[in-house]
Order: sequence, then structure tokens, then C-alpha cells
Amino acid sequence: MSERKLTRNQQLVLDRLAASGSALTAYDLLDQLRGEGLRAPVQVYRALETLGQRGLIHRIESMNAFIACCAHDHQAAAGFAICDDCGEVAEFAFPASEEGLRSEVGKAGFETRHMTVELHGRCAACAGR
Amino acid sequence: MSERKLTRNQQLVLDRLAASGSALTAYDLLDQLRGEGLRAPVQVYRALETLGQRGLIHRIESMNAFIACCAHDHQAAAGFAICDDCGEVAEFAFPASEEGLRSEVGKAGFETRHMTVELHGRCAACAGR
DNA sequence: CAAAGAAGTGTAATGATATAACGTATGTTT
DNA sequence: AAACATACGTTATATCATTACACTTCTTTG
Repeated sequence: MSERKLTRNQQLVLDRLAASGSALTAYDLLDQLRGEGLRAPVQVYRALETLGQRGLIHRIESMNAFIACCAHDHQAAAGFAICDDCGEVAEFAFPASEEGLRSEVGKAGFETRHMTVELHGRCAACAGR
Repeated sequence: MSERKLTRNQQLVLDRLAASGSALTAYDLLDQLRGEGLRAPVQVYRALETLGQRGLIHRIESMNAFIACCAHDHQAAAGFAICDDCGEVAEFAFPASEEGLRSEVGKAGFETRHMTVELHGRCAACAGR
């Protein structure tokens, strides 16, 4: 079933992502996990694929990078606020806007299967400086 | 100023994008413009960069591809409905949701500079089949 | 428990996307 | 015409992602 235990490689990748507040690229992950025995990009990409299917991570399209999922309800669409100054990525939910977007394109008969919502800008900490 | 006439390369890339209803990658564009004398990726990327700065095209992050802008007000954020079956990309505006998203992250002090909103799914024509 | 099947592994090679560095040309401003 | 900004073409390289292959490890089930 979908309830297989995570394998060593999958757990390593997930732990590394969870330990980082920012998004990491596959090659970032590879570099940081060489000490654990990982050697090739495909090992990381395979772990990322499984983790993604299980809803444990998200891909940040505008950065070609990945981040651990911190949502409680991962049926809902996830949005991301990305600070271009410090790299921090905050996940957020947007139920009202999600419905708004879905119905906006629904008017034209479009059936939404997945939403990518990524806001770039400056986080509170960086704006304060 | 910002009102320079488009150069030959820029015009070629823009025309090619405008003629296509879908998003094209930089390498798609390069292949389609070899007959016009383009030879290297960087020539396409340079044109794309200028066109993007002038608001004449958009980058579709989730496809690593580009599309001509068909918006009248390109101050407003643009959203895209992407049909994963036929590849059609429709640009749309979403003023209400845009404000909703902006204020959602604004609660945490985030200043939004740019939004990526890309909806994947199935267009009306493909759903009808 | 043994066989069968599904999922995962490591290695190597390659494909796809994007940028850097260089010297030259062209167009605009003064 | 000199000075400046922008764009050009060429070459090389960086970055992101997948394919193919042979082998291993789990899980199910007969």
C-alpha cells in the first residue's frame, strides 16, 4: 500500500529538507548527503519523487528546489512566500483565494488538478533591516 | 529609455511566441528560428530577458517555458491555466484572489513583489472528449 | 516458507535548461 | 566625433533532470 516505511535514502532526504528552513535543490541535497553515502543525482531525484507522491515535500517551481511540507491538510493547495533576500520560504494556505482561482478558470470549463502559487518578495525580517 | 525599438532577434522571438498558442521553451524557439539565422541558446535567452523586462512575455515556471503576454493591464498579476493534455495555456486575471493572496502573506509582514500562479488541469475542449 | 511481484538500489551515461566570458558591432546622446 | 549603453555572435561551461541496466530488498500470497 501507500503505507510503506520510508527507505534510508528517502528518510535522509526528508530529514535534510526538514532541518532546512529554506528550499534546497536536488544537487544541494546531494552535496549535503555525500557523507551519508549518496553519490549520484538520480538517487536524490528518486527519493524526491516518492516523497512528493506521499505529500511529504513540495517542489518550488520558480526555484527548481524542494521543501518539506509542513501542512496539516495536504488536500488543500499550498502556497509559498519566498524571500528573495534571505531565501526563507513560508508555506501558507489560502482556502478563499483557492476557490476564487478555481472558479475563475472554471468559468471557461477548465478543471483544475493542481495549483502552483509562489509569491516572491521580502520577508518581515529582511524588510525590517 | 524603455521605449527602444525591438531588435531583430527580439522581434523574431516575440513573433514566434505570439504565433503559438502554447508555451515554448527557449530551445523550442531556437530550433524554430534557426532558419532566421539564430544559432545559440544565449541569443534566445537574451531576447527573452529583454521581452520579459518590458512585460511582453511571461515565463511559465512549471514548464520552463515562455508565452506571449496578452494582457491589457500588465501591472496586474497574470495567472495561467495550463492544459496538461493538449498544452494550451490561457492567461487570466484574478484581481480579487490577487488581493486575497497578497493580504494573506501580508499578515506575516511579507511584501509581495511578484506572483507565480499556474493552474494545471484539463481544458474544456479536452474534457469534452 | 518459498515463489512471485513490486519497489528500491547503485553506476554510468546522457539529455534539457541556463549562464559566463570574450571581443565586436550598432545605435543614441552629447 | 567621442562617449555611452545596448546588443551581437561565438565558445565554453554550469545547472537541473532523466534513461538504461543489472542487481537487491521488501511484501504479499499461495
